[in-house]
Amino acid sequence: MANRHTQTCAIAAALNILGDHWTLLLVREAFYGATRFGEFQRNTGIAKTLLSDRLFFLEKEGIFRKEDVGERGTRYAYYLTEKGRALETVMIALMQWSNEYVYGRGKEPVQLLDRSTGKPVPQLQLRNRKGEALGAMDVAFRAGPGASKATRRRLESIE
Amino acid sequence: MANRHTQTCAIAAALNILGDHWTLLLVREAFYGATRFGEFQRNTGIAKTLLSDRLFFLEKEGIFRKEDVGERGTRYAYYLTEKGRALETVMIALMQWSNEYVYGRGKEPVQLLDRSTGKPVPQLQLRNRKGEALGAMDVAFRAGPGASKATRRRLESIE
DNA sequence: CTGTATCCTTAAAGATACTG
DNA sequence: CAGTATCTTTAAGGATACAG
Repeated sequence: MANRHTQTCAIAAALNILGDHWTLLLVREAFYGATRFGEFQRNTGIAKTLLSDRLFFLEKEGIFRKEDVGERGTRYAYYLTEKGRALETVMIALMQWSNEYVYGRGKEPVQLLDRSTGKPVPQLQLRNRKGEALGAMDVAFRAGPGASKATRRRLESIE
Repeated sequence: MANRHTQTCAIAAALNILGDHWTLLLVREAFYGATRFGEFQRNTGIAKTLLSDRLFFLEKEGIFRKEDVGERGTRYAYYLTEKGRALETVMIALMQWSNEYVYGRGKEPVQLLDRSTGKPVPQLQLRNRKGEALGAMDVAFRAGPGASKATRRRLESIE
């Protein structure tokens, strides 16, 4: 990234944390079970300097938690925090979109299965409180308590 | 991005399309209703050269569709395609994560409301075929038909 | 194994000016 | 309004060597 986004916007804020070349791949690895520096490096191909940077940053952001596993503090493990695990919906949404629209049916690199039944996990679906599916046009975006003037103006101009 | 990712991976493939500084902000604008070059520019602050590049690329990728709206092909509108609209779950997942973990309750810049009832949209939730909620550890990642040898090996080593 | 310190190269971001 | 052409700057990515 050249600069950070300065807009008061949930997407922009998320991009400031997750929106670089490698971060989501590191999060993916963590979901796959990686915990060690070397695992992250081998499984993604990221340079060591970058990996060091990213892990430090992501720990600072509260997405990873670093834990000693060696005798003299020479071995470490990185675990997702609750904030990190909460990225599951983001990960799954990206995987499902990519499987369906980039690779296409029958060419998915990774399938998502319900561990207890072995059956595919259905597409993520936005639902209302009654459990009814919501379509793209059923969702309204309204300025929240933390909205800036610009955001408020932007959202009120929608329709 | 310096390079494209070369791994056979749904996340990596998605990042090759969406993973730059601006793209998801442009998609956000489209969901908010923007269709014109100038709207995208003003509402995001992106440079015109970049915007031109991105719109061209995203049209090539089948996420936006460009349509003439002027008399002599001098005015255009950009609409999300089905592939683009399918990014809704990605967008919503990012917004909900950011609202909850970056801004925090009561400080959300944007609220998501069910248009027909005006009530907040519940968190996206992964469910199995019976509609039961799935937790982070209930999902298994298995190599699919399009998996590379490396992916297959990686996934089989998980547990 | 888990990093840090340097250095170098590339390309992404963006300002400015111009066009139909 | 909707771009394109150029040029400059900056920073991100990554190779290499070294260290506890």
